[in-house]
Amino acid sequence: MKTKKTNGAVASTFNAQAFLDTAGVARKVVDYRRGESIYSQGEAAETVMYIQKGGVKLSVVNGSGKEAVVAMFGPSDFFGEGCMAGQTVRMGTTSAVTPTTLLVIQRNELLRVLHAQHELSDHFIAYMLAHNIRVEEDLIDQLFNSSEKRLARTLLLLARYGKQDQPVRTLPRVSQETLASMVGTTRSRVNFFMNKFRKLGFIEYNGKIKVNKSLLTVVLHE
Amino acid sequence: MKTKKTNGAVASTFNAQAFLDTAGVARKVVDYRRGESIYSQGEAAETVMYIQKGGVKLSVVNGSGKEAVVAMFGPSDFFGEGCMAGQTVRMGTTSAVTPTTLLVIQRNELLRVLHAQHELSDHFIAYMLAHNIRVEEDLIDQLFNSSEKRLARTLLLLARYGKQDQPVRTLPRVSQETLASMVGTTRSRVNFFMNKFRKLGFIEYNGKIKVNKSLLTVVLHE
DNA sequence: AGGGCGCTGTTCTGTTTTGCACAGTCCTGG
DNA sequence: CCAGGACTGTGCAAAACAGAACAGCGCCCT
Repeated sequence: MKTKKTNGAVASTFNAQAFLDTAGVARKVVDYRRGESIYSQGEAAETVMYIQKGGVKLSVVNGSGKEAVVAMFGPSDFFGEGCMAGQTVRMGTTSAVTPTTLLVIQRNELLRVLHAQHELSDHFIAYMLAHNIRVEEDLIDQLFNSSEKRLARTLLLLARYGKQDQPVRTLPRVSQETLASMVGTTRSRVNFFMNKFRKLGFIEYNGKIKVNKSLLTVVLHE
Repeated sequence: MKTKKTNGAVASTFNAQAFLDTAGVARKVVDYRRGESIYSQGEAAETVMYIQKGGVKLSVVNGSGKEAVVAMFGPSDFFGEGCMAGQTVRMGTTSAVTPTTLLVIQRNELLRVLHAQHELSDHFIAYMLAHNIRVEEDLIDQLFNSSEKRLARTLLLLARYGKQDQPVRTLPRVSQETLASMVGTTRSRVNFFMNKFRKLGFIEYNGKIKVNKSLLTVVLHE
């Protein structure tokens, strides 16, 4: 992990970052390699992270050692914000899924700036609300749908991480094991449905995954 | 539904309300009877609700008519805040589970006040973060646990709505059907486990439900 | 080249869950 | 008082699922 104190080294493309710059917030820019851990379940929680570029996965491990991927984050997402609501330790583990650059902001700093900077405050609130909605959708998905539909939905969501607005998108490399822990099922189930989707032409799949959005969407509606 | 324009008619016990009062926010106080609908899935979304007293359940209905209870809210909770994040229609249906008094705040009003009133802003952010955490826990619960454990957890959470800090708490009246849609399973499943819990002495149950917290907690840890 | 390693494809077994059906109970309103 | 409605207790067949096992395959490493 490479770390550098920053004071303007970063050319801003995202709003939040511009605000953080102008407000003179004490913060660090940190780079992570693919697969590198950012923080771990149980560690002290004192910072909030903002993604400049890359991708991050948030996972939780239960008593029996099973892992669940609770969320994936991309550029201009915040994460680790639980410490702003009184959580003193990390509730999950985060790691980079691609090379990733983060802004690391001290909890207290962020609290201070949220008062001083209405625009950042708005941005932050808007982000939290949107994230909320997203998690609620995930919950509803779990409550309603079978693992087949949940896998289809997960693939479609992952496709957003891909490149352009083409009907067929290529996904970042994900193992069936990881997919299983995102969907909340077992690998054999994921394998079964992946092959089914392939046979039906909903995805191409030889290692890299390509998704035909319009076809796969059909699965969601029975 | 009884509605009255208010300007100080309400003696404040909750922080947020005091702030809303002092800030002179345009808002209404509205009372609902048990079971009464507050808003419905698909309606225009322009207001945020703040609960003075009572209890509210948020549910979603999918294409096939199945219902899922996504959240329950109590005094000093906000809900309907999706409209602050650009949602123009309600994503679910809310209704009162007990006689309930709400503060109804226009989206634009709240936006304005969040700038003017740091304390309300803090309160709102803190609430959203806490709610976020709660929904994330629900999601994790779904990803990890069997319906038996989820039912146990749901009963324990409902017990918070009850009276004191006694080890045995009485729950507000809930049908097995409702429990099923909170847990994300079928009524026959709920019935099965309720009887099992009763046989094991984890709950008393003749119509009203009483929960023995310490015993039921055991279920969560295998 | 050969061995380990991580991943996939596939199969099997036992369990969990659904979906449905029907009878019994309790309450409520006419 | 009775009928209807809402809820519970129960049983059962079919579907979905977990969990483990094992073979094959590509890749990297030394």
